[in-house]
Amino acid sequence: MADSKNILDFISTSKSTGTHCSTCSLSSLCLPIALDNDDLDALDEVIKRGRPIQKGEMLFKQGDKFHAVYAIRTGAVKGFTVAPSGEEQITGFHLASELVGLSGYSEDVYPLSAKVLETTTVCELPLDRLDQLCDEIPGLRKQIMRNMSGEIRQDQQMMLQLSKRSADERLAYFLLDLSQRFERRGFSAKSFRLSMSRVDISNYLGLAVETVSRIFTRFQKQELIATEGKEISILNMNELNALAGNPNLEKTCETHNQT
Amino acid sequence: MADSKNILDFISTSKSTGTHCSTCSLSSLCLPIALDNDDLDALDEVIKRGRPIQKGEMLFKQGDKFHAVYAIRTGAVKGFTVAPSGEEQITGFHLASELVGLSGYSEDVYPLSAKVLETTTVCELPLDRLDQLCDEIPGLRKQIMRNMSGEIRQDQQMMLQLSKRSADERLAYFLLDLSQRFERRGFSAKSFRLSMSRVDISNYLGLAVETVSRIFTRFQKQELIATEGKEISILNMNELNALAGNPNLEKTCETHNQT
DNA sequence: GCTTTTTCTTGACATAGATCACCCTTTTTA
DNA sequence: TAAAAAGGGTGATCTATGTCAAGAAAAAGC
Repeated sequence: MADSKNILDFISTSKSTGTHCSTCSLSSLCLPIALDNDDLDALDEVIKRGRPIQKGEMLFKQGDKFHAVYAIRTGAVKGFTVAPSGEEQITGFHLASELVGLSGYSEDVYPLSAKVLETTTVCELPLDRLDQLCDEIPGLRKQIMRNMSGEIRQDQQMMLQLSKRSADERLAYFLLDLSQRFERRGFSAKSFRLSMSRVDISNYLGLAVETVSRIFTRFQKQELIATEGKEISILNMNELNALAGNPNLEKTCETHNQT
Repeated sequence: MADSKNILDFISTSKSTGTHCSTCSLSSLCLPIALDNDDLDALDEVIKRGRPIQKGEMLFKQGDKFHAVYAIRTGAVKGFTVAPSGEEQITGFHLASELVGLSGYSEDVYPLSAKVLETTTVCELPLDRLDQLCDEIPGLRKQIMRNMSGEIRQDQQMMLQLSKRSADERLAYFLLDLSQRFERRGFSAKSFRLSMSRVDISNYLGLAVETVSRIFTRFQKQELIATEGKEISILNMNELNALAGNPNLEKTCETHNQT
């Protein structure tokens, strides 16, 4: 139903919204980083900003012609591929300031679908204009390459999780990753809302829902976290980090002793 | 020992080898694709071609300063990340004409190590010169972006394998992927040599070596493949494809009947 | 060419996590 | 606001794959 409408229908007003990169609170996390004022204006010119996209709608579908990259302004998006056999694999959850769709570059179609997890607003960067700007603004080109490179890094990190870590470790990793990303965006690192369902989490982590559900319960008994539906609080950041296999953060005190 | 030597020590002679992109048999698979003669010469200028790198040597190590991208001329390379906890995850095997190291772009260090699996020759593309060329040659810039985008696609494909497929399916997928890549390079799709060990294969596929070993034996009993050490022959491409969950290729005959 | 070391294979056994079945709670829709 | 659907939780059971152990084969070193 809503899914079948092209997202472009929603995105028409360019400047009518009065929103600009130069005044956007995300500019230090998003593409504008490292662009000077003139370049920023040129980028701004190209961006289409539309009305909010409702939960469940698609930004684009796997197989659609690759025509644009999206920067998330507010909300959250899940990216997922579906195999010929029908299995779905969520490849990532994307938050404000992140770019979605760059993986369409290598062929002329998107290799994944992007579905909105909650009411979301995006900046659409039409491919032809963006591509052109990449040749005119070295800073922009580099920023996009950094973005792609970062996505490769992340995906390879995820490969390690999927192939080497236990269910507990994966969930700890997942929660801490989200925590850090929220923090960078100015939200609390200790308390936030999971916009995705348990099913989505389990799919992403390569586990059964039941397993995820059980671990959530256990983590609560261990007083690592507290949950109330989709709301989550991290109670013991250190232990959770240890569980996720991250370099010991609590070592800070020990280091003091040593010096 | 050999590992500790910087790879740059081996790469010095620029033109002394008499090798050029314009005469390279890989030009239709590698970066030169879609470059005109002038651009090709400019790229050629920048490339450092060195003497062969021996099995076991590293192209670069995780954490090294990101200073170059490598195009493989002959041989094979494995890329792998190591977690703080010490686990290794092989992120990919790379063959002639493929680019290695692009994921270093987002930070100033390589996020993985690259180790040579057999005697290998590479073209080194120093980052500063390459970056400069990207701003001068739009075709090159696009090609590199396509490359990165393709790597994201591949990695996400791998995430699906690791989280949703059985051991059998993964090994079938692995063999067919290699087969196709050899074929594109002009080698036999049905008969080739695995330059990596069973341990490497199992690590890459997120399985125990023993599991991989058993499946190899079983695939042979089922007459899907024949092996002799690292030499492999695919005996039943169709069934192997079916196993890997690829859209039925044998349907071609049925299609004839239907029309 | 023989010894040592590494890689590969195979069997017996253990287990993390999947599956199945069910119920409860929340959200959606009519 | 009632009914239906979706999302979430828990117990009992099953199974694919991991782990351990040991020998065979191949590769490396002397």
